[in-house]
Amino acid sequence: MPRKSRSTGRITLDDVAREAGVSRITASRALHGGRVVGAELVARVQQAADKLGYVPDPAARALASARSTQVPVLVPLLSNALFVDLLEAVHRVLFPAGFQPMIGVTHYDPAEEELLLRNYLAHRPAGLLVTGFDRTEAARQLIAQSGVPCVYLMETTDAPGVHCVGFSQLEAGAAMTEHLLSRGRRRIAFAAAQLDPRTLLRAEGYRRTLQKAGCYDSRLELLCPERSSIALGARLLEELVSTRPDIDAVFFNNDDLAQGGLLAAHRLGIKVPERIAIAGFNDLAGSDQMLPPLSSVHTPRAEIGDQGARTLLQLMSGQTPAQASIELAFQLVIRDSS
Amino acid sequence: MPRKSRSTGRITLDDVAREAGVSRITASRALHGGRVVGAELVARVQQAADKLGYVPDPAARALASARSTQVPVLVPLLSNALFVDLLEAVHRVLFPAGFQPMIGVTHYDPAEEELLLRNYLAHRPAGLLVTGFDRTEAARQLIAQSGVPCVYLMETTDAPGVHCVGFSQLEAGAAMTEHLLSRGRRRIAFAAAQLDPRTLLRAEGYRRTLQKAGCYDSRLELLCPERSSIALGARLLEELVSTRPDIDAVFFNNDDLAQGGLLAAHRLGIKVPERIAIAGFNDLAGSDQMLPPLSSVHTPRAEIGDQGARTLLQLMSGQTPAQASIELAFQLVIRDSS
DNA sequence: CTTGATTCGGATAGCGCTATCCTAGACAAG
DNA sequence: CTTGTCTAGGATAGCGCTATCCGAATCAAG
Repeated sequence: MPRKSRSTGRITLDDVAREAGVSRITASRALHGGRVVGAELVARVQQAADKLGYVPDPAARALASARSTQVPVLVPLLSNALFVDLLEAVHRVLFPAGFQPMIGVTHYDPAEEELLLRNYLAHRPAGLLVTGFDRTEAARQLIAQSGVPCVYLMETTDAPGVHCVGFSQLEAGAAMTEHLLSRGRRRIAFAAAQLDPRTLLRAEGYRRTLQKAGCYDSRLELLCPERSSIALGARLLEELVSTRPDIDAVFFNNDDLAQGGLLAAHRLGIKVPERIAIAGFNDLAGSDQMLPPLSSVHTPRAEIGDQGARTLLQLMSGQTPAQASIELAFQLVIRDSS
Repeated sequence: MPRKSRSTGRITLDDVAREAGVSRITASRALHGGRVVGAELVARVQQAADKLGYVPDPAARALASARSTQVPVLVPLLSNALFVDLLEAVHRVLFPAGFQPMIGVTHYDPAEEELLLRNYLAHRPAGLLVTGFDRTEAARQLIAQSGVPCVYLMETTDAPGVHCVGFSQLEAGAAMTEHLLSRGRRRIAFAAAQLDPRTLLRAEGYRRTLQKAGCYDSRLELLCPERSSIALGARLLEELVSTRPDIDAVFFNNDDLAQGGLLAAHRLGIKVPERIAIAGFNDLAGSDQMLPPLSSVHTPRAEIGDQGARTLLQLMSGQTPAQASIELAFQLVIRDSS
């Protein structure tokens, strides 16, 4: 039975039900389709809802059904365009499907991620998208115990029951290193910031490739825990040319570093690529405009966001995706800097 | 009376109350302080909550109190570092105060903003942060009728009852133009993309300043509705030097455009600042690393986020902020490109 | 015509909290 | 001692939905 209207101003499902001449629960089912309702009734309820301008209350739905439509998406940073592209793609899939992506920024800090997770999971989210596998044990357990469907982005694993979409960071690092070798470079430096697990995988790809070619020199590896930036890239290049004057290439771990390195080379009068080849990673905006245009690795972040969100949609609707782990292709973009 | 535990696995306020030996409502008040509770009881409830690992259910709170702890923050883009800085500052204020900022991206589209607003307002948010004043009439009414405290960011107005934090876009545009005049430039072009209201205000500042100096030439104004980017800046500079070869300065509306313009000037062999002075806007990352380092206007986006969030905190707690409209200072950052 | 399966609408009972009203006790003023 | 005014706890009643169980109606199979 519809209960007495308490006139809080808000239009409730009871109002719609009364208008359509059905019970509240039938109106609920007609609008959100939990169960089959006769076509004529559906139309009548729909019409009543439109007429009254009914907007369902997400809090009430979450409370009654123990599940909201929110989907936390945890990324390390917004200042790397990489993750902005990822988020845009996620939004384009989830929002039209009726879910609210909630952006959470972890600043590459597992403790901060755990705190965010604790907060977001209290909201009974419908699903969860997180970056990579590097997190606290407590965070891992929070995810597992919550029972919320979760898709891991950027990296892949074969661990059973883990749904992930990413690309091989190691192979991407190796591919660019091989390219530099193929251009005749032998003293290839590697400059990285941030030192998150994905950066370290790329470093490992670089290392193995040079070891195989017999060119590896650990003194050419510059791993710097600071935040990645154009200014840092400039500093790293200056440091490299002053301490290791015989290098003939620098592979920067992210395009902002590489852009800074390129600008520093200009300032120092170092010819690129004649004396030093420069390569970046991620193929960010502006790299094609540099002087000379910057060689880089184009990473499939938009596809990762897209496929990750689609996989999550399947999980949230109770389906089992065809594959648990989706590995996408990166692309070497060779321009004039190498 | 505490009701019978239904063992859904979740630890509820009833469990805490039972553990502490008080009623549910007293536990609620002890934890969230709606009313005064004896110090000893507060401690006992706190302890019980900690022991059981109690996490309040935001959906239930929202339903019962008709107000959640979510605060939608609507920004046009994430690909402009400006808004990322703003969001970081907002987060740093709101999150520790117990509120969840929810990032919404409007893509400079009033219709999209209205849709997001409709969605977010259904969640009974505690407050609202939006960018600028340019929105649909329906969106305006949604905000007004919701009764949710709202602070407007980036621009200011004297309209009564409107709380806003920003800086004078018009004066900022004028200040940089005056700087270029003071350097002896007379054929100063203005190149802008996106053409949102704030861009147009800056254009107006440029226009008025040149008119006052008797140097205004409408053919030097290049307003382009496309999205701002380094590549577009390069194109705009090329277009300017080919169609208006007598220009001696270009004022770009955003630093990404200016960076692109600077790179294009390099490619074309145009000396900066000797033949053409170049200036940007917003002082984004990397501008200080350009060749030559780029003159720009440093905009107080972090302060805007900070003060905007603080103002909202006051409004949400029922206080009236000292001033409805807060105008912050921008800063001319003159480097070698002008 | 019975039986069982299937369909589709409704009544009931909460989800986990807080708003609101109520009451018992303490204490100052009359 | 009465009265009024506080104070700090509790009981009650929902917030607006959906899960769950029920029952009437329909229909194919025996």
